[in-house]
Amino acid sequence: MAMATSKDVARIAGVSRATVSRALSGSSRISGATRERVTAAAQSVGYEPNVVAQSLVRQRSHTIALSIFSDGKNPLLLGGEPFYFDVLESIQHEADARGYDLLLPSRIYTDLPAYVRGLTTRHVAGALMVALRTTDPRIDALVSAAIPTVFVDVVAEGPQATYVTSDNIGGARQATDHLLHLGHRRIAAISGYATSLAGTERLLGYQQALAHAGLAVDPGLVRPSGFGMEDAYAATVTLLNERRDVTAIVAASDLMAVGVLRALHERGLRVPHDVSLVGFDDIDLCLYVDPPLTTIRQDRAAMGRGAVRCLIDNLIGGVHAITPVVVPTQLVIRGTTGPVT
Amino acid sequence: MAMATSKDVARIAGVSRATVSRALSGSSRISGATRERVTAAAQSVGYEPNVVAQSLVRQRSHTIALSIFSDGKNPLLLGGEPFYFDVLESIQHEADARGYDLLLPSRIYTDLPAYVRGLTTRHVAGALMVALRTTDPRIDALVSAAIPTVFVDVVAEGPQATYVTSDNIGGARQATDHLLHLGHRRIAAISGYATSLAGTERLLGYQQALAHAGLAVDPGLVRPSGFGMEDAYAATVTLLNERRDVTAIVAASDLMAVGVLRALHERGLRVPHDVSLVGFDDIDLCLYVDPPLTTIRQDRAAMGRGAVRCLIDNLIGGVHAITPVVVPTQLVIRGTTGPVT
DNA sequence: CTGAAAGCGCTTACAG
DNA sequence: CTGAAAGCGCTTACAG
Repeated sequence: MAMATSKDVARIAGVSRATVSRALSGSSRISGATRERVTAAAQSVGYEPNVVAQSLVRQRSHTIALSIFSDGKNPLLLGGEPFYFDVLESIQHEADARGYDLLLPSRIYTDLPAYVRGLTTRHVAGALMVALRTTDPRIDALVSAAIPTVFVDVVAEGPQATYVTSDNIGGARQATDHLLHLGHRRIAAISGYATSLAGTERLLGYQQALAHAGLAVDPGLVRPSGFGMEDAYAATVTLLNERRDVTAIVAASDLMAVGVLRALHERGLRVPHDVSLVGFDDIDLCLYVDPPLTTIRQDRAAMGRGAVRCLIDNLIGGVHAITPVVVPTQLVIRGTTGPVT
Repeated sequence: MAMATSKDVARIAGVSRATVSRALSGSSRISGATRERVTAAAQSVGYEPNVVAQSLVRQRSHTIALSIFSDGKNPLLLGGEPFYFDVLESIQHEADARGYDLLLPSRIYTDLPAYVRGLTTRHVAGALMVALRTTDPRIDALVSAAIPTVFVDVVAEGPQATYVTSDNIGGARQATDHLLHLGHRRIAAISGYATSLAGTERLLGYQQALAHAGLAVDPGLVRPSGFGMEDAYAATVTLLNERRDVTAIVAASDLMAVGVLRALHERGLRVPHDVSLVGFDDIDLCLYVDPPLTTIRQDRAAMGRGAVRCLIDNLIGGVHAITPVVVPTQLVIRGTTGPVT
């Protein structure tokens, strides 16, 4: 009943344990006949190398630590939507396909040295970090530690660390270009705060698109706001009080777009007839508002997949010149955008 | 830079490695002075026992394998709601608090013997299994394997295996009792199919409540249906065509209740004035329908917590007479129930 | 191509 | 209470 060990296999195949190891790990030079004999013996007793022992002797495992940093309840939902959950699912799927276990280490929320030691002592091959907060002491700890790390949606780089993110700039440009093509010229931006990466980058994309179209940015049309639905609602109310000439709005997120939509409706403005609107993220909620929201889709599956591949192939694989993974976005045209009238 | 080992600590403290191990693991009898000396030495070099080595020698780790079985995309959402995600979050939180790592093993979706061997070779202390399907060969494999296992929402028991589930019967009884107290007598049940545990148990609770109130179950008021929104919609349409005397309906899930609600609205029936309605689960959607849905709340956090505690304290802890964990439900009264008129 | 030996870092009977 | 020794199951230079 006890698990078969390499000793058992060696005995059956009539070879040494060293040979068993070589035959099964594949690489080393070994005679075809011996390999077959060992393989058959292994199969006959259902032998599978002890992962823990391998880990100890190799000083490294086929395990990736997954850390999720955030406060608040249900940190992985973005505006009530399981946004990061999709990313995680993709991470799990890709790790599985590559033969890597995923480890959610416990007791890592104490002191920093212990955090890093905890990862080291577990012999993880690398770490994946999904952080909803952009500042966390563990981010720096991980960057300076000699552990291959990929951050998701956190801009952090080091000799063994890089990150994956959506192409926020390109996405915002797609949104703005779409409106420009529809003939809009006075396009307002309900932008996130400049302190967040997404906020900054998306505003930048908006500005770039206008500049590329030969338009100056009208400061009165740029409205920073929090990322909440209510924040965007309030910002839109103010905007509409001050400016009646707006024909289109880009919001920094779908959730914010829902707030914008409500402000427009309350004002009696029809969407998209009077005002066009574009969101960002493509969360499920887009389908449930009326009209369904035109938005910029973040490819969550590609983010998760990209994070794992970058970690395994580049960082763990020892590739030089590691660059961040920037995942392209996609314009999804639904009901909130139309030609200027 | 290399991690300090017990050898380093032993040298600094002037003792043997055996003593270091004893001093740090706490339990063994050791002199206070030695313990202090060892602790200080350990602290000075930032020593932390190598988890992998411990795992190898103890033939067991502080790790719980977490398996999630399902097909379909986003298996952990229940009707578009991150139902199981909440459960997982609670599992993670509790495991962390207890000092257990969580492991999502890779390559476990192949053959059964390899699946079990994979867990054994990783020296996991136990396994937690969230299965959205009630039949899966791995369920049986895990039950018969000598690995402590707790299933979530799957009724499976063995010498080292048990499960956690909501009190479906009690919950359905709460729902029905609530309507009875409001004076309803002709209460219909849009029940899930009898092939699912939730469907069966919830129907049973409904029947028990009626029986307890001295009422016979009217077969014409019991409508089995699929668990989808559309299924429940269709079943309700049929029900209303055949029976005009219904004053209240219990649905086997919130998602189904939304379908019921639509059928009622289309029929021109006002809720709760003409017909009262109770759901089951308490997913977020309850708040977004009009009127907000009265329902039976499943305590997702308690389910996750209960699963981890049962696994660690009972199964791993070697307690005899393991019993399933049945988590109480709670009636949440919102806008869809009122007195019979 | 193959084996004997050492070692990964720890714990645990066994003596004392 | 403490240490020397053996061993968890594997891999990997080192010889041959």
